[in-house]
Amino acid sequence: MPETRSCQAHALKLACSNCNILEFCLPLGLTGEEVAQLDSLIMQRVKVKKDAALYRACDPLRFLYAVRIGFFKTDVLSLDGREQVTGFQMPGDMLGLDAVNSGLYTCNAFALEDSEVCAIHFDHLEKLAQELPSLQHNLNKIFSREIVRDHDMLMLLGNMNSDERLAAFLLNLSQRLNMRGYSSKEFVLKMRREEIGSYLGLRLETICRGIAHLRDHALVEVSGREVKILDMDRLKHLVAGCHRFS
Amino acid sequence: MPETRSCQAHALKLACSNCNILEFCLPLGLTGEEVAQLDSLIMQRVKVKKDAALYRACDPLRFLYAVRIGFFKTDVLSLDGREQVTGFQMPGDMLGLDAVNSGLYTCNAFALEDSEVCAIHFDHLEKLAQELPSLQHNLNKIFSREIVRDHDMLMLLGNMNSDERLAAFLLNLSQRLNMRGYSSKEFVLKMRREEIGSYLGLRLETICRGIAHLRDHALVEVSGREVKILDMDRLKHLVAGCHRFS
DNA sequence: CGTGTGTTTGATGAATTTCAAAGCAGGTGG
DNA sequence: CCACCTGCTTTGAAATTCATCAAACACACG
Repeated sequence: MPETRSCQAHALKLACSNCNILEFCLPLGLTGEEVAQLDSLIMQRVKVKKDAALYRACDPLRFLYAVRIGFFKTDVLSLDGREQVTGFQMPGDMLGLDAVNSGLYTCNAFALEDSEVCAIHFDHLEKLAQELPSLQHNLNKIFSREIVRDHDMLMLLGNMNSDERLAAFLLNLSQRLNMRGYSSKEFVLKMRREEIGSYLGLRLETICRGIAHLRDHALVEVSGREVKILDMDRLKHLVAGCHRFS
Repeated sequence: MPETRSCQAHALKLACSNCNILEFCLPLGLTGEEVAQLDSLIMQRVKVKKDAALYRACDPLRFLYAVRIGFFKTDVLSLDGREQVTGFQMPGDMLGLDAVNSGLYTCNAFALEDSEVCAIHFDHLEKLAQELPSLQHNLNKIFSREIVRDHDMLMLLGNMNSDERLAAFLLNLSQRLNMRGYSSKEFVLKMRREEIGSYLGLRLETICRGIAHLRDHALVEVSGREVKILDMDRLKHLVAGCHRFS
């Protein structure tokens, strides 16, 4: 049974080799025909240059996007122009889920480095999901995961001090990179301090000071955008509700 | 064409008269047979006493719930016991969407007054949605709307000061009550100051002071939990990025 | 009428923002 | 190849906002 599954997953992987959303959103147990359908759905690759917008708030929804290569941020602007970063997306993450409600994107999505996405025609996706229950179920789960992620952010913004927020942010990046096969201890930040600050509800200066604190306590080594995590356990301990350094 | 639709919607309304999720999540253009299916899906009514939990974090997902009567809050607890209220739900709002990802609820849901919900068996819902494209589409939209709502909260927590947050909170309640046919100018808060504070990332004392500020500027009249909005426009103006009272 | 829960207000202190200035790195043109 | 921008980061000092602590108050309920 597991044999069959992993075999089909493999076929799928080959068929969809231009897209790595596999491990995140693809159902298993499909026929070759179905795989072909799925493949055609996500065939469109799109390159996005650093600092270019993949889409902007109020653009009509046509595609959902799965990041293939690179790094994105999504943000919303308040009426008076203040930016709120709502997320950072790395390979395998989805973009555009917020647009399904109204049919218009509610965020701006920018590439933080030269990137590539799979464009998934949303109408086609819904049609196909109609025929593939497991695809539909996975789509539901992807939506739900996004909600859970946002709840985590509410907790962070509502209850954590600046150092805890920063530690939580670094740990989150670390884990997500790790899941994707990269080092969890050393990585490079693709965003500016100001964007981290916006995401965490803090000013950029506060981010700098937070980094200095973590460094002073030998939890991390940071130079510019290069991060090395020195003491994962104490970092986790800090986030887990301990307001002070241990 | 609109005739047919509204007629069917009406049939649906009758069929599902025990549940008012209609206007929020039901697709139009269904056959009588389909209406019957949908009706059976949401037939289960559940009463929840004030302060009782509808479900708790880590309970396995069996149902989504649509609030029929009453008022709920959802919250998550951090490891060290701090509460973060993630939302307040009134009639027509859905509960439990966060659980679809893992199959376990991630929040606690409490009734803030004697309430009643429609329990929607999630597995059945997915099955039925498989057969009714418009139901599936609506489900997707409901998920997406929740994400948009959360993004609004991120903006609020990340970029607004305490008075702006409070004003935004009151306006949000006002609008949602209005959409449901209640007064947008006068209403009763079902939650304590502490719960408002948790939701807005503030302490309860700060909520009190914020209310005093709004009162001083003749924007609202508040006594206990009774709220009367005196100047909707200036309240909106305050939220729209004007850091100070106008 | 007392008790408990929830609300309000004041005084103080801590955390974060703001303002300011200097440092650093990468890219460009002389 | 160097000097000079420009954008980003870092650090310091002052100002502000919000949290904390404390006490009084209001109201409902037994």
